[in-house]
Amino acid sequence: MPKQTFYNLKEEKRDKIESIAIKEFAERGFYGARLNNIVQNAGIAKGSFYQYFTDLEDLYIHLIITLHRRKMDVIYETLQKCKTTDIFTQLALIIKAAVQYINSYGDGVVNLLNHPQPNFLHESEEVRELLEKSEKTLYEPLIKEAIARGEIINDEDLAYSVLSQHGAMTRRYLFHKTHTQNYIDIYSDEKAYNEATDLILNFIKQGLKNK
Amino acid sequence: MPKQTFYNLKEEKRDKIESIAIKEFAERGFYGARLNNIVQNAGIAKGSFYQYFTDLEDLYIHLIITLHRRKMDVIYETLQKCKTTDIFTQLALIIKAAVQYINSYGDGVVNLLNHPQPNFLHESEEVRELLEKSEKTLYEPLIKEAIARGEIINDEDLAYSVLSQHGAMTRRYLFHKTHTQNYIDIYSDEKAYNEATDLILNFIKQGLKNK
Amino acid sequence: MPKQTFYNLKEEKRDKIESIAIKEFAERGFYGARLNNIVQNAGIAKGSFYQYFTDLEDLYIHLIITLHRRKMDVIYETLQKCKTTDIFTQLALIIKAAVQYINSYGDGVVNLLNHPQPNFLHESEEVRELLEKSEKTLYEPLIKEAIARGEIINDEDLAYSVLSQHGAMTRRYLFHKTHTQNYIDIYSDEKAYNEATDLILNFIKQGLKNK
Amino acid sequence: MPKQTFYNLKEEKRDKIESIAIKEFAERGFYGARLNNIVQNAGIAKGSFYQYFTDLEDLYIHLIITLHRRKMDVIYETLQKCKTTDIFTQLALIIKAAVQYINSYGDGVVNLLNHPQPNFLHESEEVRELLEKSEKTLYEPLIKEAIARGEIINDEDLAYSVLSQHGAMTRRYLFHKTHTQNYIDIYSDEKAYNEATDLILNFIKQGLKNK
DNA sequence: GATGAATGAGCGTTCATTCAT
DNA sequence: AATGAATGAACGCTCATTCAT
Repeated sequence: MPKQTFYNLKEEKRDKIESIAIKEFAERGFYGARLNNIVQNAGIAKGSFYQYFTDLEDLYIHLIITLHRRKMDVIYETLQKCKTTDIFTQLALIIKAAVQYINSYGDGVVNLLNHPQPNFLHESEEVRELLEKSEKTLYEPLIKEAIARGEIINDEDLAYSVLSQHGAMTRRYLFHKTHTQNYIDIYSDEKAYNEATDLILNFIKQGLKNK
Repeated sequence: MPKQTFYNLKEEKRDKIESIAIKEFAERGFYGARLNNIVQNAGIAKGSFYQYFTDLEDLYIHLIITLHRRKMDVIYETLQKCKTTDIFTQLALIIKAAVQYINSYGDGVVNLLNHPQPNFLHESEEVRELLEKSEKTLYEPLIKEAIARGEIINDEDLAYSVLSQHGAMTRRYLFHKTHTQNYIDIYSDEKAYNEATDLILNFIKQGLKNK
Repeated sequence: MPKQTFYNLKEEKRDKIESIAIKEFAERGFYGARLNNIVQNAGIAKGSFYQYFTDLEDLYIHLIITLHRRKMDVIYETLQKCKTTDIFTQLALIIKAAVQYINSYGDGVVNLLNHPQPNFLHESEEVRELLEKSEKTLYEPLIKEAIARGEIINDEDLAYSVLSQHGAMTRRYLFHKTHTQNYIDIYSDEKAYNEATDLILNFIKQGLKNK
Repeated sequence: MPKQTFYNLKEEKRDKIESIAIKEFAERGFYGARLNNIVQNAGIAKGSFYQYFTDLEDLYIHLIITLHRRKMDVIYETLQKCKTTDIFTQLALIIKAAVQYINSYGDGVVNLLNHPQPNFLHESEEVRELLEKSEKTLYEPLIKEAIARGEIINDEDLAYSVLSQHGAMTRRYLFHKTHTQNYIDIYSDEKAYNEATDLILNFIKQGLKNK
C-alpha cells in the first residue's frame, strides 16, 4: 500500500508516476522492470519513490488493485443501465465500456493485466480476493438470471467458462484477421473490436442456446 | 543452441537440467529466473552450465524450440491416424495426445509456453517460424477440409479463433468446476480433462454448425 | 569519460581514487588490475565506482589522458620560459620539470605510462591523438629550430630517435650505477637524476654535433 | 619448471606448444593470456597441459628463461668469432645475430621480452639472476676491454647505459622513419634494420669517443 | 518532503585447475 | 600419458534500497 505521502501529491504527479510505472511493467514484466526507468521517466528522485512506496512490489500491487477496481467500477456503472436486457446485450455493453476504459490508458493496461503475475501478488489476501473473485462476482449473477429467464442452457459452469473467455476469443479473431500480434492495434480500432465482439457473442449464443 | 557437451550427457542428467529449467522459467519468467536456482536444483556446478550452453538465452531458446517441436510431433503423429474423421473427432484426439505429452513434463510446460516471451526470442528466424506458424499450419488445413466437407460454417477466421481457444476454455471450465487455480491439478486428472474437452468441443460445434 | 558525479567529489577523495587506481594499474597492468583492489584500497563501495565511471576502461582512459595532459602542460609551461636557449638547455629544463611532476605522483605514473597499452586505448581517436602525437609535437619543432640554428646535425630522424630516448638512457644509467631496479628510488633522488640527465644530454650532444 | 613429461614429448610438439604460448603471451601479456587459447591453438587437451606444467606461471617462466638462454647462446657464439675486433664491430655483429634469432620466432619474442614482467617472475632467484645479470655479463667485459684498448672514454657506466639502449634507439629511429608502430615490420626488413643499427652505433661512437 | 550519492548483496559469466575415465 | 567434462572461486557489473544533506 502506498504511503500517505503518495496520496498527498498533486493528482497530476500521482497520475504521471502511475502511468509511467504501468508502461514499464507492461513492457518488461515485473522482474524485467527497472526502478531507474520509472523514476527517470516520471521525473522524480529515487529517494522520493521510497517516500511514496515501501518498494517496487508495493507499487506493483497498488497498480494491479487500482486498475482492477477502476475497471470493475466502470463495468458496474454500465451494468446499472441495462439490468433488464438479455445477457448477451448486457455483455456487449460491458465489453464496450471496458474497452473504452482500457483505451483511456493505452496499451499498457492490457499488457499489464494479461502478464502472468509474479508469485508475491497472490500472497496478498486482498489481491487474491480481488483478482480471483471479481470476475466470478460479476458473471455469476448475470448467468444465474439468464438461466432463470431461460435465455441459456442450465449449465452454469459451461456458461461461465465460455463467457469469461469472450475477450480472448475476440482478440484471437482480430489477430488472425488483421495479421497482427499487437494489442494496441486491435484495441484502438474500437469499431472493429465491437463488431468482432458481436460476432463472438453470437457464436457463444449458439453454443449456449436453450434447446 | 546447446553445445555438443550437453548432448553427450546421460539422458537422465539432460532431462533433469531441462525439467528444472522449465520449472524455473515457468514460475518466474525469463527475467525473473535465476541461474543459481537452476544449477542448484539440477545439482550441477555453475561452470558446468556454461559447458552446455553459451548463456541463459541459449538454454531458453533451446527449451522453447524443443518443447514446441515435441508437442507438434505428438500432434502430427496422432493426426496421421484419424485423417478421415470429422474435425471435432480429430481435435478431441489431438487434444488428448497433447495433454498426455504435457503431463509427461508436468505443469511447467503449460506455464512456460503461455508466458509472454522475451524479445530476443523473436529475433531468431527459426523460433519465429516455429512459434508463429505452427498453430496456423496445424489448424488451417483441418478447418478448410471441414468446411469443404460441410461440417462447419464457411467462416475460417471465426472457426480458427474459437477452435484455437478450446484449451483456454476447457481450463477455465475445470478451474471453475474444481475451485482450483492450479494447472497441475486439472491436467493430472486426464479423465476429467477429456470429458471437459468433449463438452467444450460440443459447445463449439453448436456455434459453428452449418445452418 | 568519468561521470559528473566523479567531478562533484571532494578533491581529496577524487585524488585518492586516482592515485590508488594508478598504483593498481601500474603494478599489474590493465588486465591484471582488479576492481576489488581499487575500491577496497580507495575505501569506496563497489557501487560507488559505477556512479563515477561507466567501467574499468573508462577509468583507465581517464587516467592515461589526464596524466598525459598534465605532463604536457608542465612541459609546455617550462618551455615558455626558455624559448631562446639552445636545445640541450631546453631539454634539461623540460626533463627536470617532468621529473618533478612525476615525483608528485610517485612511481606509479612512470610504470603506468610505460606499460604496453591495451588495445581499446587506441580505439579512441582522442587518446590516439594524444599519445601518438604529443611526443612528436613536442620534439619536432625543437629539433627543426636547433637544426636551423646550426646546433645539431641536419638529421631530424636521428635527432628525434636519440633525444626521445634520453629518459630511457638516463634511467638505465642510474639503475646501473645504483644497482637498483626500482623506478621510485632513482626518481626520488632528484639531484642525482638531474646530474645523470646532464651527462646523458652531453653524450647525445657529442653524437649530434654539427661537424 | 616444466615436468619431465614435457621433455619426453616429440620436439615438434614441444616447439608447437612453446611458439603458440609465446604468441599468446606476447599479444596479450601474462594476465591477458588465456590457457584456452594456448591449448586450442596448440592442439592439445587442457588436461595434458597440466601433465607438462604445474600451471601457467610455470610455462611463462620456462619461456622467459629459455628464450633468454637461446638468445645469449646465439650472441656468445657470434662473439667467439670476432674477439679481436673493436667494440662497435662486435656489437654490430651481435645485433645482427640477435635480430636473425628473433626473426626465427617472429614478432612474438620481441613483444614478450619487452612486456613489463609480472611480479612473480622476479620472485624466482633463477630468473632474477638470468634477466638482470645476463646483459651485464655480456656488456661489461666488452666495455672493459674497449676502454683498455682506448676505443672509448673511461666511463663504464655511461658506456653501458647507452650501448645497452642501442636496440631501443634503433627501433625508435625506424618507427619514426617508417611511420609504423609494429615491431614485426621493422624486424622483418633485416637490411634496413642493419643499416639503422650502423647509424645508431656510429652516433654512440661519437658520444663515447675518447678525447 | 526532496534529493541523488552511497551501498553491497547478488547477478551472469569466466577460467585456471582438478579429476574421472 | 591423454582427455575434456566438472568445478567453484573470483570476476566485473547491476540495481533496489538507504541515508546524509
